Amino acid sequence: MPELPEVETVARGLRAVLPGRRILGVRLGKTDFIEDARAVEGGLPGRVIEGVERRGKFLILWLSAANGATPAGLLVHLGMTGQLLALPAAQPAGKHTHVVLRLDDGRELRYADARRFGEMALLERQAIEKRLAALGAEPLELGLEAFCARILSRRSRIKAVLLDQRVLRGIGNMYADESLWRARIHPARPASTLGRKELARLYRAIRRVLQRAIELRGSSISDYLDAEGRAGEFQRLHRVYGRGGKRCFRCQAEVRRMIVAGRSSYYCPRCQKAPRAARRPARG
DNA sequence: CTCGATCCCTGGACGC
DNA sequence: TGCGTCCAGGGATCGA
Repeated sequence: MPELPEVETVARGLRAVLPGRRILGVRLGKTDFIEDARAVEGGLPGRVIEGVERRGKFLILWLSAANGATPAGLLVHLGMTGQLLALPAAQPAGKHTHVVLRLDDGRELRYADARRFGEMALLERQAIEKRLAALGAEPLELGLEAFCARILSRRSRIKAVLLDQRVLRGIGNMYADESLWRARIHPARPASTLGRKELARLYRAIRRVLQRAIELRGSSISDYLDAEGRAGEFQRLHRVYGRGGKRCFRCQAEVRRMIVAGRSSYYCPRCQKAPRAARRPARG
């Protein structure tokens, strides 16, 4: 699933080829994930892509003014199975390709998304800023002090806090579990009960996990591919995510799964001690 | 504020 | 081999 490292990898790949390219034409397939498909279809041709930005799990293609229109951005969220590919037009498009932007260098920018949980919208700059205003801090641009303050200000469970894009932007289910395992913190721990040492461990774990995942170009489980259609490699370094019933890499205990914040959460019951309320009541 | 439930959607896993 | 069922999850939304 595309989370911060995957979206960052896509952004870097797009940044290598898109800036300066003019959009010549638009072809649309299914459009139920596009906010205003007519605006995308009519508003993109003639525009020049000036830059590619990532904010949390969102991608923004910044576009020049065109046809008397104001500068704008194409806001894209990959959802769970979205792919944004910049490939030679001659290369066959994959299944579920729903948006194709024909570019002036013989490439096409293609959006494919099997489940169509993604989003796309062509918006003016101000509208994009407004749309993204509620997003929290970039995890890799945040100092330890600010991180602690943000986490401690929440009363929900730490896993829910990590998934909350208003607190930190870009962390999803995979990297939340991986970070918590590395920090040896149970996903159901109330965030406000975390001690100084635990917060510091979590801060470092998140940074390490995200940075290493970016280096390995993301985790390719599910449909994730980068902008050139290549898989990532970080899934090889996953320590708990998706490993229910297998042995903990640190202590050999059996990795468990529980639902926290409505999401599957994998953790080691020995390394990541449960808070009182989440423990099974003692017998007798 | 925070929770859980529900919905969107399709492919893959699994049971028979 | 095929069919039905369940599950995966990011985010919006709604009611408690």
